[in-house]
Amino acid sequence: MKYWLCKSDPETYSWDEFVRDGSTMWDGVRNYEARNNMRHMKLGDKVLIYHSQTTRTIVGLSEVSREALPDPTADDDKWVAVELTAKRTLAKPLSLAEIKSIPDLQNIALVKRSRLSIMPLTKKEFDLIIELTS
DNA sequence: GCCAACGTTGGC
DNA sequence: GCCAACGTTGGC
Repeated sequence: MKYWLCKSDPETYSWDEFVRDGSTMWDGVRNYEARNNMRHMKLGDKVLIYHSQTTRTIVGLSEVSREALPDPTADDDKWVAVELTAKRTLAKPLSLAEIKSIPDLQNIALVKRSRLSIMPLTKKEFDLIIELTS
């Protein structure tokens, strides 16, 4: 099992909308590295959702419910989408400022590669985030 | 709102 | 194939 973190601008698609929808197609990704990460997502992988821009917090936990398929919003077949299913809202959202203050989380792409929208997490990082947000 | 980082495009 | 120009993202 692998672990991931996906960003969403809450003005475009918020965690609340995701919870209301239950499941959603994570589409519209037009970045090669993010796409390659999506291609590696397997059924049941855990995906943390981060709100970029205004709130800048990790807010929810979801799971991969459909593996990569051609992105229906793309006009060629090089882009992919996955389906994610919302699992639960984190009891204590974790802010970017807090993440930056935790030595064991300095290697995640959120800190150094702020423009990457879909990134892998190690099990250790994932477990720590779950612990800190419970 | 500004600006740094960085991915993409296009001229050569 | 290089690199300057440009556009976009996202933190602050």
